Amino acid sequence: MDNWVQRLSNSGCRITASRRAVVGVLQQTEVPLTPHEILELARAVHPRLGLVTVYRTLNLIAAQGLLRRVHRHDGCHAYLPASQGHNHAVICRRCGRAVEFAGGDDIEALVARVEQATSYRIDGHLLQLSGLCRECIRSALPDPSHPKD
Amino acid sequence: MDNWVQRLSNSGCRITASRRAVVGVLQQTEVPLTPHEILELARAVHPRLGLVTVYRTLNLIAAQGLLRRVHRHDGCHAYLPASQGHNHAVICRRCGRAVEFAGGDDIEALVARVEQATSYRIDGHLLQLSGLCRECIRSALPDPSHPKD
DNA sequence: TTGAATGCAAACGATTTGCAAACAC
DNA sequence: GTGTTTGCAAATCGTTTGCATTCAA
Repeated sequence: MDNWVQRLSNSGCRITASRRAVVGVLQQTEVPLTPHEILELARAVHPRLGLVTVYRTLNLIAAQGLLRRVHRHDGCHAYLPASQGHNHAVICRRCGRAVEFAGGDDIEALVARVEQATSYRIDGHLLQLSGLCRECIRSALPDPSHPKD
Repeated sequence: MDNWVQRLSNSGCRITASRRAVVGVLQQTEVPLTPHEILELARAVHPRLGLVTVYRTLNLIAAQGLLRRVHRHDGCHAYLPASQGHNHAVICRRCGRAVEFAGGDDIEALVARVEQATSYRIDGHLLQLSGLCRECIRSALPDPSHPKD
């Protein structure tokens, strides 16, 4: 539950109300949040919080490898809790909900093909998928089993 | 040669010295360029050029589908000529040289796997590879045929 | 000639830095 | 108590907008 706070503490950080508030918001979200959004949400629990502290806390958490930064459609940077071993995110274009997925053989196949085709040696990639999550597919589509809806 | 200029002209744009300068720089580059870099290079041929016009011309060119925007390691946005049908870029981490490659079956396999695993319907992706180009691999490595170098 | 394009200055949004006050340890 | 952290104000960076001037057609 508080293992993010634990890790911060173990790495020599002081545990302040501001940090608890930011960490609390980020641990729980399913939707990537911008620093401003994190500020608003975290102020519900710690009203004195400032935007600068959000940025600084984001850096701390990121240094622990707990954070994933994603590019939103509106061009903003937003942040998600990074689950260990899952390296990429799919983001719902409608509700924003994000899920992570692991790299697999298909990515290796892609890299091998591109290395072959370009003579580059590839050692990194930026990959992010987008689409509709199951709930948004449901609510966007008329129900096919009731054609007279 | 001047087919970018042609296309701009055909789509109703006036062909000015500023636009020629920006288009000229972009048509030729192998390395993704930031707006500032484009400005500096284009000023060699048209010194009165302003940064604002670079941005506006980038938008014009992008509207013709001639431009690819990439994310550089330093976080900057940079631009490349987009070759038709090639949808993604590999960028050399050392010299910056970029090459495009086409999507293939491996990307479709990846999308299919992630749709299966997450129940999302996927309809878009952000993909960019990085590594070393052939020349940079050569110059970074000691030559293995002369072990006494 | 005339509307489109330019480029400067200024506005803007995201992020970082300087610094005195507040706080965890 | 002491050194870390905070939060404000201000600086910075990339990008966009207002507007009078310049220019392609």
